Amino acid sequence: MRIATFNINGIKARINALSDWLDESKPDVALLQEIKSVDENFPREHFEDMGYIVETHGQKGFNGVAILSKLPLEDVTRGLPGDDSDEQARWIEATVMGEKAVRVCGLYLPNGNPCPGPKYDYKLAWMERLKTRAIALLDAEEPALMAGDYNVIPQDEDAAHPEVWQEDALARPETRAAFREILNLGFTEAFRVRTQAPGHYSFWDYQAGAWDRNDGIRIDHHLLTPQCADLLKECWIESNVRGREKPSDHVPVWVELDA
DNA sequence: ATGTCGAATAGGATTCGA
Repeated sequence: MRIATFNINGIKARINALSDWLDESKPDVALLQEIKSVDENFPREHFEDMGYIVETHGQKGFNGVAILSKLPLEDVTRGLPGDDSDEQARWIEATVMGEKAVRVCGLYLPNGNPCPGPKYDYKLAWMERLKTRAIALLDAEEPALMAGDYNVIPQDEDAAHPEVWQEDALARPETRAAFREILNLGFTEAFRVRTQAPGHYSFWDYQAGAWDRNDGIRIDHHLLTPQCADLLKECWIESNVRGREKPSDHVPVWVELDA
């Protein structure tokens, strides 16, 4: 089973690039972030015609997550538990029925800038709720994965110019500590256990020629429960996607599971 | 920090979010 997480930065603007990528790279499951669309306007039938089951959790204008899957999905749920007043669409879960069942959670963690401020407070509160959900996933003792745009640069080696990000919501000590707290519950960060070298990124800003200068950051991650980590075969970043026509500012990050 | 992009509103340029 091959699962990719991909922040597409708007389904309307990305429908051609996303379709070409699906045709070429053929994920079994694609976890999408920033669909920037309400559910009714997501081009569901277009992707169903390509052989995918489509589950969305959208909102008007911003955010929004979705799952495209060639394998059957069960028990789809929407929204991160823990705050009924939170109207931002940033979380979707489903159980993928491959050779083995895998619970997948697609997430779009708040950016948090400017920081300090209410947006940063919301980010940290959201990460606290994420931790609670993560504990429940661990307690289930089943293969599960939380993947998406974490908006977290875990360590200095995950940025081309870490000094620029020191005070940014993506890299502040409080952000990194909250991310580590979740990891240290017992999750495996799939890319980092396979590749220790610096210089691997998943996002390059549209501004200032960041892609051409390889001025990137690694903020899209797969966190695996122990039962899922036991199934991990490979993890890689499909960075060449950033150089295509009308690209997203993020690229797909993949795991292959023995499932 | 900012050499950009996407969406909403409004029916073109401006604002927000990233």
